[in-house]
Amino acid sequence: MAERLGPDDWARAALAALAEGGLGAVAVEPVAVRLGVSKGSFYWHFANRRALVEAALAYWEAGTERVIARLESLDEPVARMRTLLDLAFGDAENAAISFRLISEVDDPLVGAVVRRVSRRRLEFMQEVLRELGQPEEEARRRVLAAYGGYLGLAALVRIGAADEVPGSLVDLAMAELGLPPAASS
Amino acid sequence: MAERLGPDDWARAALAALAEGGLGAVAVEPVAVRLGVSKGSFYWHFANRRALVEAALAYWEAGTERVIARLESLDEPVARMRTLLDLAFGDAENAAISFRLISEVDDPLVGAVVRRVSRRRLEFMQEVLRELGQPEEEARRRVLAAYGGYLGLAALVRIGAADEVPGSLVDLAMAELGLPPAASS
DNA sequence: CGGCCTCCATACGGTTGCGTATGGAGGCGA
DNA sequence: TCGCCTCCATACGCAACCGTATGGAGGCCG
Repeated sequence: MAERLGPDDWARAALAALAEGGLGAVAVEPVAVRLGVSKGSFYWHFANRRALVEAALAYWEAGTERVIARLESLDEPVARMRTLLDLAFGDAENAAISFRLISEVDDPLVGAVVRRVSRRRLEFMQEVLRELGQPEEEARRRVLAAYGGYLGLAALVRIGAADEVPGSLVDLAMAELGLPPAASS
Repeated sequence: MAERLGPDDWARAALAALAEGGLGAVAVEPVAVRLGVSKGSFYWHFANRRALVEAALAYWEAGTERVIARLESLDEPVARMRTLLDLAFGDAENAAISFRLISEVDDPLVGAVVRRVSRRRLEFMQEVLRELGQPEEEARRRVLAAYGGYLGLAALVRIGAADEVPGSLVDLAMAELGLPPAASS
């Protein structure tokens, strides 16, 4: 829309390319074509391809932080967790990006960000369970199972094994976390 | 070891490259270097890169079939499932390959094989639960949760969130499937 | 020993993507 | 209007990889 492009436009386009074609698709010339400009524009805003990948990863990480900040405004721990699960299971594109990035965790840039974001998410969930009185060890185990289940389910949806995400899966995840399945309101 | 190479050598090397660097790393020249030969050798055994990818996928699919055949020699359904889980959670490289392939399921060749293998694995697990008297619907749901959990756990191990796979996770998976946690004999 | 067949090396052209150089269009203040 | 600054286009060299062409080393068989 804007005639002039900013770094964020490139970051968003890079994330879209990442979701579609993996990290290898985050290439300068294809992304430039996607934005309707040429490489000359890119190398004005960025030093090289690596900088573009960094910007895309930073943009993605910031999105995660935004979600967490939004959740922390909720007083009720159970509501925090349920809203988190609703957001997580509802956003298919973000799940696809997570999946792509995890599969490419060997890349040092990607690995650092993925580890940071995953740790952040796991800590947030564990803190909710801790607030609700679950012992440390059990909370850790349940959070790992839940987050792993989320990632695995994203995989199943991707390959078409699970046709769609039934709403009951959020309840199932809540149960696995030892929380009441229905919102307490 | 063998001075002369066969297509299977190329397929194995391609799978190794796939596990390490993704589908993009399954390139003719790098794999040739990995085998200590040149492209001239490759294009004697294969028509093009696509044929190499097909051979690698076929080799991987055959490995899956071999495991299933080995499991079906076990009479006890519970033992079949437990052995399957032991094999699944124990083989990290195969999990890595599964992960890579799932993330690249958009590729038509990869997609077809991944869907076939996943369906095969899910059907096998579901059949075990059916044999044990679980209703169709519940078996389906539990199998999806278990297979998804397996894939997700592989992801967590990959990013280093779960330092290692505790043996108790097999018991946990068994419990989620509605089966006794300990081996029967 | 001479000819053939198998397996592989070397050399080449074509394509794609990275990064650089250079210049041009448009806004904006002096 | 003149000059500058921002943003972008075009053109180039470079590297990696695909696929082809050609030839060479070694075994086998007459």
